[in-house]
Amino acid sequence: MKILGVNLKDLIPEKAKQEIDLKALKGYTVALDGYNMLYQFLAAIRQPDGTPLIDSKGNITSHISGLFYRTINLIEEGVKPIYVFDGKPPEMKKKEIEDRINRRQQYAEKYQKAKQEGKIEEAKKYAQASTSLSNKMVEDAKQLLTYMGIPWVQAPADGEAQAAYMAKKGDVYATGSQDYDSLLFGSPKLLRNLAITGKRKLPNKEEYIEIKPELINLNDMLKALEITREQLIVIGILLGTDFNPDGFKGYGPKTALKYVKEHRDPIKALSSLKVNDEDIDIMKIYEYFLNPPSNPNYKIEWRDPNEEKIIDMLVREHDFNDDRVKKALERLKKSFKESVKSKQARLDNWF
DNA sequence: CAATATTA
DNA sequence: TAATATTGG
Repeated sequence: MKILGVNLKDLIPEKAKQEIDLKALKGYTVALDGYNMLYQFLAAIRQPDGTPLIDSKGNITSHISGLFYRTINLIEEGVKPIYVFDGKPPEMKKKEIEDRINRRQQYAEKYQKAKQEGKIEEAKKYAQASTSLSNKMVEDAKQLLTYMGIPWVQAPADGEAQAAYMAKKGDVYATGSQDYDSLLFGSPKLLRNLAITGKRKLPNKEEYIEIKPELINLNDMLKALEITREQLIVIGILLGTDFNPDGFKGYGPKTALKYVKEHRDPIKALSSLKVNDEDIDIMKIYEYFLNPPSNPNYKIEWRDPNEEKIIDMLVREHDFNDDRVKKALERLKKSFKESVKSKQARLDNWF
């Protein structure tokens, strides 16, 4: 799965991350990046040749299937998910969004070609790379979550920024996404690998590795690297963000870290950089990560699942199997009572 | 990805 | 019963 935001992967010190069991999150509330989760479902839930799940009317349903079953499994493990959805992207993201659409279009063409030629594995690879979420799909997800009684929050802009805000405030234990942006936004804890579980095939090998949830602690990270969050944002800008996708030539994790340490003051570090593209304002990007738009007036409310509506949507509208859905609903109701609704749910504690 | 069916 | 393959929509 390609990382779309800032790629901090090689910068995270071993000390700041740990593999955890889903069970370790029992009782905790997490703010999940809705767009990121849906994207992963849509990319992953496909037939060997790349065809997604489709209902009799031709609507893609992979995202709904993934969201439905994965959310129930999380709740069954005692995790309390809240989904956060992106709002309007900032103007400076425009170029990256356009580029993404173009890239996906190219992959979509390659997908069709490979499929026609009967190259199954290649077709799937391109199908996944061409994955794009429509507004309709996001609306589907919001509707299903509402019926399921799972809270979701509309972010004014970046969903990861909103999730980070909620985590900083202490309303949620951690943010959940495959991307690292929420760390720049100041989320104290980031959970990765929450949408994907179990075994994953190693590229080009017939080997499978176990994917486990990964918890990254921002404070531990900053401490180990001996930098501040402000300096981390500068590193992000050097490596490349959604607002300056190419980053700065010659800067990888090592040199970027060295650079911010040498300059100490993040503002001075930024102003010493020469930007070739006049459309890119790195000081504005810095400000955006440091203080992004977020909505303080959200409410987190769990409701009893509306079985009728769920069956209506999944079975009648989208041809899901009646027995399967009902069986999953039973699990949802049962675990709802056990964890989500229990009054004495453990207090989220952090240190 | 997750649920179910098939097999060893 | 547990590991592996297939289907789901």
